[in-house]
Amino acid sequence: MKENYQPDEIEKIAQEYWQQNDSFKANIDQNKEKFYCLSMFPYPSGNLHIGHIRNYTISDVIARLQKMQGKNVLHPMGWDAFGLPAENAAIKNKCNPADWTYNNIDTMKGLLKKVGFGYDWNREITTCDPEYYKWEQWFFTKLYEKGLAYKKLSHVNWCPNDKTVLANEQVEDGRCWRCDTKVELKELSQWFIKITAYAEELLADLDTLDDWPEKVKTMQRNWIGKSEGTEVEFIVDSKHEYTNIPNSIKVFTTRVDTLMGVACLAISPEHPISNVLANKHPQIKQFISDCMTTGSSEAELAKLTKKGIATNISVIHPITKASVPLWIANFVLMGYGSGAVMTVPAHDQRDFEFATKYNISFKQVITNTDNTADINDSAFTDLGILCNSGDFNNLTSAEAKQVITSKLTVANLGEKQINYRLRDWGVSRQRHWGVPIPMLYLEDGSIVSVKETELPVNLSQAITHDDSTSSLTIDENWKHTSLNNAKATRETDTFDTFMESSWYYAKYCSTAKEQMLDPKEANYWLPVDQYIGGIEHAVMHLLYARFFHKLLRDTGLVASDEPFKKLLCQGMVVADSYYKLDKDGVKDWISPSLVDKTTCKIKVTGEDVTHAGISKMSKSKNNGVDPKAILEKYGADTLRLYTMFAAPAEQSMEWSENALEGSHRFLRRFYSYAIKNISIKEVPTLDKNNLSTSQREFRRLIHKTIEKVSMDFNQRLSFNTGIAAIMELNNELLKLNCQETNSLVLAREAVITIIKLLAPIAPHISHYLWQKLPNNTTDIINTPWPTFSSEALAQDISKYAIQVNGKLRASIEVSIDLPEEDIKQQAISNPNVNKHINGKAIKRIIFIPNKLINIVI
RNA sequence: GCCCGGGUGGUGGAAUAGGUAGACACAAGGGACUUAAAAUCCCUCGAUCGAAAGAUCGUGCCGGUUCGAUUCCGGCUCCGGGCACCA
Repeated sequence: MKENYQPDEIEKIAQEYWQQNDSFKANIDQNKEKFYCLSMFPYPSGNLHIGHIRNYTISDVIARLQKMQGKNVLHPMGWDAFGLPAENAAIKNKCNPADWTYNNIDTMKGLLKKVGFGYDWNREITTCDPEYYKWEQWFFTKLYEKGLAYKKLSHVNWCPNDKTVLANEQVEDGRCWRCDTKVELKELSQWFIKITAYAEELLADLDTLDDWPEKVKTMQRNWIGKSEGTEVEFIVDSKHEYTNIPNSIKVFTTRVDTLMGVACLAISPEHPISNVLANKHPQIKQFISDCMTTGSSEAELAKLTKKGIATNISVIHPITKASVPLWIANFVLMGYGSGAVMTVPAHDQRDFEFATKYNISFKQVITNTDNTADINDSAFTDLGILCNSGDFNNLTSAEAKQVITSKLTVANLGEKQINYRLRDWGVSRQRHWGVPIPMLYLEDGSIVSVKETELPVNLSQAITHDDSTSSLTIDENWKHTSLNNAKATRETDTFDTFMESSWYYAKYCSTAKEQMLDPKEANYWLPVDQYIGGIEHAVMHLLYARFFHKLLRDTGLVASDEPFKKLLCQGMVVADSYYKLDKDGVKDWISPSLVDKTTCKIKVTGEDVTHAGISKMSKSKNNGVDPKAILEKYGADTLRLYTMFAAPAEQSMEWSENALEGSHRFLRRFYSYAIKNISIKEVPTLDKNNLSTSQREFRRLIHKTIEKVSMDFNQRLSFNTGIAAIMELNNELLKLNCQETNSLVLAREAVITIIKLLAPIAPHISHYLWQKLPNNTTDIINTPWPTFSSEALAQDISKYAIQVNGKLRASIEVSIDLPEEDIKQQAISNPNVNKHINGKAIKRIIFIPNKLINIVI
């Protein structure tokens, strides 16, 4: 037995043991309760960073804990292997993205094993494997058959210089990240999946997710954005010079009570009418093309200066029959609603600013109860009472919404409508490194899906090493094929990588090769009992996966309605960042490990550096930490313990190597004590009836710790406080005087307890010490989690804080069975309390059992 | 711009249902051991006043509810995440 803690040796021993015994292999066992624990799989960038370590340590702790609690645990891992970085690396290094990706997977897998994560590697998934994406392609063809997949025109960011489509990430300040050219919008025909058909269910089922963070559910509700309102139809005044103008324009509004205050109608620059007008009027054409010189992200569009241009078309107000001018405005989005809005400047701030800028006249039609609402400086946006609204005057906004909607319905010029902010999911990407969309275009113009027997449509092996085009578009052999002897051309776009990550959790459950999922296997394991991942995925990934699960259900592949029962979103890992300015004034980022924090100087050279605050660990700020170096220096258990101890799982975590050393010290202290304790072979049983007060207290602490740690690890997922409790027990254990037999017995009980409590967090040290226990033939991962005895927790004194007018003045200890009145008397007669009562009359005494007494004077 | 979070000692954090603010740890300072260093062990550690007992203040800012607010409500401010083609 090693006297000193040597993590490298004991970690090797434990990891070899798990490997040899295939300890984490998951098999269906109908006699056991199952537990499916999953963390979001990584993109194989080649670097495992501390954020990954944090994510996977959380899931490993939960998985190991559940195993100790007797559950049949599934804890798999895989690789989200398609994506932009591989393409960028392939261009930069003139290599094949597949080679780059598989190399990275090798490196990262080796590291994950070194951290001791208990995965069932038999179920590993790599999304760029045709065996995986074949079924994604198959599923898409099913969606197409059901009418849930369709093509439509949609915008992309276009670099006119590189002649390439850019991802939002590749647009910096409206310019191409490679050549700095101004980005434009370009319209392309693309594939969409009808997520909007499931909007209502995706919204309603959020209420069934009791174990999801409320903030995530709120974000998803807002993203889906259900709003109830009215669709209003404005007839186009036929006195105009154009052909191909529709007879009417429909708008959706949640504030139909303000209909009498409509100042104008605004349509999107991409509205079909805008197109017709552009052909006749150069100014309008110019305006529309100006609107296209922008990126496509919503954040960018929202920050645009609001601008518009008047047209010579007018529409007819559905109630007053007055003429209403038609405008084209850049803030009206074609993708949302009908691409047209009614503007009511008096009661909408954006419309107010628009009307003010272009001198469009408007009137107030809503006021408040005391008629003080004023629209001189800004819009009055509250609900209220109608004014200047003819027959509708004096109705409340709520009444008016009903009355006006029915009036429009009768006139056949409107109806009640529910609208969603959620848009259909555009899945086409003009990229090489993705799943080919399994569709064929025939010469007669028809579109057909690739037959099941022809799947998978493998990626072309040709590589362009050129950013301007996807390899799929230039590989003529790949592109041209045939269907029933007719010439056919393949779809050259690939899927959004969110497609692969929307169903991988289900594929882990099913080992079947001949079908997408084996429902029997899938339904044994699903839904995922605990899902863990970053908060940045709160909306998109988690919404797409929920949507996909419902699609899988409706295809008969799974039985449940939701994929993830319980969700934990962990925070980011952040660190200090430092820089010095080079001679050109460019920031040279210095790794925090080279900097003396207190003096802000580089340790070796003594050069001054500037502290740039605390930010997310990143390459660009050079403040990342390589887990490999930490593993070598301190071992996996220290790294795991520290990442769980440093901050609550949901909050951002600050990296500090000093604090990490503290965690290492704790393991070392416990190890040395445990080794000495374990070397005592024969330990008698506890003589419960002859415990001294301090022995009773220590025994109580052991059981209190079990209670707290079980609660913290299991229910609260508050690992940092659970670890703090284990540390407290260890501190008391080290202070324990073991001269007496009972103390020695209790010390052994404490050692065994700490080994068990620590097993999910620091599994190697626990494995090793457990193996060294005298007369032991079991392993710790299959050992039951400890339970506490309520008899040991019983107390005979109780502590009270005594307040006078809410301020703490004393604290007292009383016998647990002392009556309330006697405790109050003792409180009042306490000298310091008495001093503060100072003879004044006592108005009230608040009594909280076993906690507090507040004397109000 | 819109949606969602967060702000507590020198630092990371604790306070689980409105009830003793600062558990646990880091850093710092003092001491023991040592030829010395490392390691280890012991003590101090929110601010101000005080010899002490104790007192006053203190959880981003302003206000409210309450016997009592880090916790609930209203308003602000700063920081972070997301915004549909980064994953």
